[in-house]
Formats: sequence, structure tokens, C-alpha cells
Amino acid sequence: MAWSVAKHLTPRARQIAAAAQELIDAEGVDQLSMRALADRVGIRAPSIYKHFESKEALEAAVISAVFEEQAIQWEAVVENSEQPLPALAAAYRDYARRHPHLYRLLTERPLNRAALAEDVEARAVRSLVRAVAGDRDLARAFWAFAHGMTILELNSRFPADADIDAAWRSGIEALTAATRVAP
Amino acid sequence: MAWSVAKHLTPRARQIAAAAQELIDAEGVDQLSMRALADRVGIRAPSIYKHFESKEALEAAVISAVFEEQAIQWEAVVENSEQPLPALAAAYRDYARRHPHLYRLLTERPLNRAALAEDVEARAVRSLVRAVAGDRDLARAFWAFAHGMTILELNSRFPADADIDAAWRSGIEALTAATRVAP
DNA sequence: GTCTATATCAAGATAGAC
DNA sequence: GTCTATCTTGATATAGAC
Repeated sequence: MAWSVAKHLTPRARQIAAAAQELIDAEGVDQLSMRALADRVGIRAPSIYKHFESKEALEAAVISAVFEEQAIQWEAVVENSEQPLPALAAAYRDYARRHPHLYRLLTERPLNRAALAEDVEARAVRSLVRAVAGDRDLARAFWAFAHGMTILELNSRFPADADIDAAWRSGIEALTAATRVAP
Repeated sequence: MAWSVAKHLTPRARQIAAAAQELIDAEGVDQLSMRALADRVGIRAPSIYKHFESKEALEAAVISAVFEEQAIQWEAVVENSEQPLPALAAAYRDYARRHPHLYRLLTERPLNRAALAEDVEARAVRSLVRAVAGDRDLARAFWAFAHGMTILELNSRFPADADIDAAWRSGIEALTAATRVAP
């Protein structure tokens, strides 16, 4: 977990937010209720409000932490790879598979940016922009492809006999070719 | 609306499902409650259960109808276009912008295929496979790209100053090029 | 900082009269 | 096929004692 982003939280609040992240990771955002979270922490639901103003503020703390976690991973991937774009795609897919509920938390709802920790979203994007040599349009197209593949797979929207690896390769190839042509 | 798919429904049930589609289109899936739907139809909530076994069955009827609606549109686009892939992308984006809530209904949750009308999902996909000359991997990559662009835009996940049109062009170009190379 | 007790709201669904 | 009345569940959040 990456909680250096949460400097404004007390240790106890951080502990509660970490428990919330664990709960979401294990059971999904829908299952995050103040009661269920309190159970995990070993207190009663109303006590959480002594540490967070609202459920939304609590979720924002988790979202910020996960963004930071991702940013750290993307940075390592891009720095240590000759072919940053395919490597980033693989890491992106891998994260979503290991943490589908956290992945949904970060992508399936509109972001309440005002509630997030400073700059945490921009940092997570930076590695991708580097991997496409600064072409922001292509970076967005690539993100859209990767997110589309990821979430359609998570939602079981491809047919059972679909070769999902091949579809990933097909898209990565096409978009990597575009990177080389327009640097 | 496209209700020829709903041959197994009584006229009254079809009418209720159409009202549900209108409600979702206008206010979103979250706002579809049995009470709110009953208000629209002019009856009381429990009466709906005389026509549908459960809320899920009702939703499945709406989903099937929207799939059919989309399939009809995609077919027209691909038949009447020299460049079917860019044309399909434009139509896809256009539908999602005109009916964001219905678009979410069809993509954001796992499909309960057993509850859907026969073959309705396959028909909606067919036009895309034709547009990429039968390359199913590329078709899936393209769908992922289009869905990613669409849903990230709907969720306001691109920065405010992003040139979303340019990102669409960038991805369409790259994926169209791949179609020509491997037919 | 934790507790108990409670307010408030809204949902899906069922029973049984008409 | 529609109604009223009701069951059951589960959520966020507040008040006030300790």
C-alpha cells in the first residue's frame, strides 16, 4: 500500500482507510459499508465519522492511495524496459487482474478530483505519455484501448471462446506502429 | 424503439418495458426502481410483478431491445459506407452520446446472457466483424478502443483540455492501417 | 475516540382483497 | 390486472453518554 500520499490523515484514519482498501480489494466497492468496515477495524460504524467526514471522503483517501500505488508501478515498468508500450500494457492488464475491484474503483465512476490528494492523477498518467514519446492523442487512444480490453474482460463481455491475448497483441501492434511513424 | 425482439412479451409487458427504457434513458439505471417505473406507467409498484417475475427480468427485456436497436443501426452504417470502420466508430460514439445511460446499461455490467432474447448480442457484433474483414482479434481490439474512448469520456476521465476528437482519429488511423495490412 | 440508540430513507418483493 | 398494506433488508448519518 502507498500511503505517503495521505500526509493529512492521522495514523488512525490511515489505518481505517487501509482497511477500507482491503475490503474493497477483497469484496468490491458495493460491499463497502460503514458497518462492514467497522467490523473489520473492530469498532462500531458511527465511530468512523470521528475520523472521516463522510463515506465519500473515505473513498477519496483510498482512491488517492491506489493512484499512487499504480504510478509507482508504471514508473518502474517504463524505466526498466526497452519496449515501454507493450510492457506498460502488460503491467496495466496485470494490475487489473490482480485487483479487479480496485481497478473498477478508479475507472468506473466519475472522479471527484477536488477530494483527491494533489497531483496524484497526473502522476499516474505521466509514464504513459513518456512511453508514446509525448504524443498525447496517441496516449489517450492507447489508454482507451487498454481500458476497454481490461473492463470488457472483467465484465465477461467477450465470448467464451475469444482469444483475448491475441486481441491485446493485435491492438498493441497497431498502436505501437503508429508510435514509430509519428515520434 | 426495437421491440420485435420481444415476441414472448404481452402487449402490456412490452409497454411497461418501453417505459423502463425511457426512464433509464432519461435518468440512468440507478433511478430505475419499481416505484418510479410504476409512477410513469400510472399504476402501483406491486402490479408490475404481474407482468415481470423480477426486476432482473424487466431489465433483460430492455437490454435485449437496445441491442436490437443498435444492431439495426450498425447494419445500416456498414452497408452504406465505403470506409466502414471509421463510419462505425462515428456511429458508435454518436449513440453513446445520445443515450449515455442506455450505453452504460449495455456495457458496464456483466451480461446475464441466459435472460436475453436469442442471438441479440451476436447480431449487434456482426457488423463490426464485417468491417474488419473477418479478423476477430482486430475486431475485439477495435471494440475495446471504441468502448474505452466512449466510457472514459462519459466518466469525464480525460483532462478538460484534452482533444478527444484527435484521440479518436489517432486510434482509428492506427487500427484501420492494421486492417489493410492483414486482410 | 468509542459506545448505544435512533432518525431517516429507500429499495425489492409478497399476501390477499377486489 | 390492479389495489392497499406490509415485510424485510440495509444503507448513511446524528445525538448524546461515557
